[in-house]
Amino acid sequence: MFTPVQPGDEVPIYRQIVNQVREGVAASSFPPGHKLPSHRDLAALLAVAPLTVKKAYDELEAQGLIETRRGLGSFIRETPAAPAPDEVRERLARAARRLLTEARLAGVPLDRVEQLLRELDASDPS
Amino acid sequence: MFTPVQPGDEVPIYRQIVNQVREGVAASSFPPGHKLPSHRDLAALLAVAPLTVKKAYDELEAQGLIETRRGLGSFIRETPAAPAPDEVRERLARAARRLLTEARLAGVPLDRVEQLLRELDASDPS
Amino acid sequence: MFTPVQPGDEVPIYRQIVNQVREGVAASSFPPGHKLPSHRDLAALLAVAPLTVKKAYDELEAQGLIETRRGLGSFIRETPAAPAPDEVRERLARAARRLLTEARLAGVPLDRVEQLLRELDASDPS
Amino acid sequence: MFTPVQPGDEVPIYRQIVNQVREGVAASSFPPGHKLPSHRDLAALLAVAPLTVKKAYDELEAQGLIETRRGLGSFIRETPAAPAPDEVRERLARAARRLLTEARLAGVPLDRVEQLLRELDASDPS
DNA sequence: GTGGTCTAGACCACC
DNA sequence: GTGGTCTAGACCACG
Repeated sequence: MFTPVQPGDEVPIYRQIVNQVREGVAASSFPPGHKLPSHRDLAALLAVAPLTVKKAYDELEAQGLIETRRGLGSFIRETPAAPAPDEVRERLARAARRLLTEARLAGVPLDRVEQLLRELDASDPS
Repeated sequence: MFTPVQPGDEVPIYRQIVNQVREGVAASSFPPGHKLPSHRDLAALLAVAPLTVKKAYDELEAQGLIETRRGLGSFIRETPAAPAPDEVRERLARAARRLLTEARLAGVPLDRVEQLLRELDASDPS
Repeated sequence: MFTPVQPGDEVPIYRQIVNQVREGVAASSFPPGHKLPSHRDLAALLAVAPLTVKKAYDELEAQGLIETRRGLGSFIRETPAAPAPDEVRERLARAARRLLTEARLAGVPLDRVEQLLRELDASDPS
Repeated sequence: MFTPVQPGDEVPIYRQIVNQVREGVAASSFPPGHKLPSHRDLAALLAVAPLTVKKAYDELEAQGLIETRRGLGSFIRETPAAPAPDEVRERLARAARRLLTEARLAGVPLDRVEQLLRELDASDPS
């Protein structure tokens, strides 16, 4: 479920964890109600400091993707708290612009990019 | 050509500048041979410290997108130094995965995403 | 481990530091995994500005010799990132040509040069 | 006789020219008494500013390798002015240390390095 | 005029 | 405590 984090990477460890959960939710690998490992367990699994995982869970909770219940653990929200529509559109647009830039610099035509997207979409359990 | 930077943003100023140049090159707003403003001038234009712009130019040079010649200035490379193919593929794949995740979380279907990409591609002078 | 830098020298301070680390790694004085002093500490030790040491560390990281982890410090890489073979050969060839030129201008015969190399090789903890 | 200079290189153009002359003298391609092109001609040949070549010639004269006679041109000195023996030894030692470091980092054994040196020595008209 | 280096200090993010 | 970023200014080297 979780893949190793890269300590030397530019994106901080706690955000790598946030991203993994976001992707898991998007791909339905983490369905609503799914119980995440305790931050201590996940810390042991990923060989990072518990505080680092805690910070990731805190951010996920702030984003409305997970819910932490004292004494029980953290769970994927049944109904993810809807973020501001503006923010959603902004995130999407930024990711799209970014992909377009990378594709152009790499000399990859747009239909190749769309093909790549469809392949990724198919390969992931969506 | 250059749009204002956001000092408080999560992504550091120097990298915002890097991204603007990368996008400019990708969209051909900055054609090969194009002379960038001196780092001092751009610093004045964006109201940041000269060193901040210089750091951005340093990174662009390390990426092989621009060439800096002492006493002359910085220029978009005629033939961008080809980065390792692995890295290119990795950058593309990461950007694609990211877009896919954002789209899924936003509940936007894949064809809507492709439509968005095509619109962005058409609107930019490519 | 570190020897004083020369502020007035033609080769910039940050590069003198880069060279010291490169030589340390080559001579195995800095084995893989070895932790370098924090850039602040080394700056204090060498009596230079912290940013100067940081710039040296940045370049070493770009060269793939060290790895920097936020909050932890900088370490000699276990497996130094292999640079492009072309670049390696170029570095070697340039250094060899340079030595040959200096030797000829000094009127030192080739076997004397080779003897000097072997002495240096023996004296260093390699 | 002269090979193109690289404007984008880290080592300044005027020093690239200095090095070319030093190597030429060391390899006897430029024998004593040999007339160098006028700094204007060489500037045209290398496509650089005359001032840049002038600066190179100035440094070569300061090093005692060439002699400039008003109205006649610049010539390789018959008897190169002997620099301080200390400086010579220092230049040699530095070049040797540098080569040793590069070889170790490249994983090239010492006898391979000596072989490379002998090949370079043989290939150059010495 | 242009880039290259360096300083002394500040504030923030991360672990 | 560690690295990451930024500032405002200085001085030098290069073309």
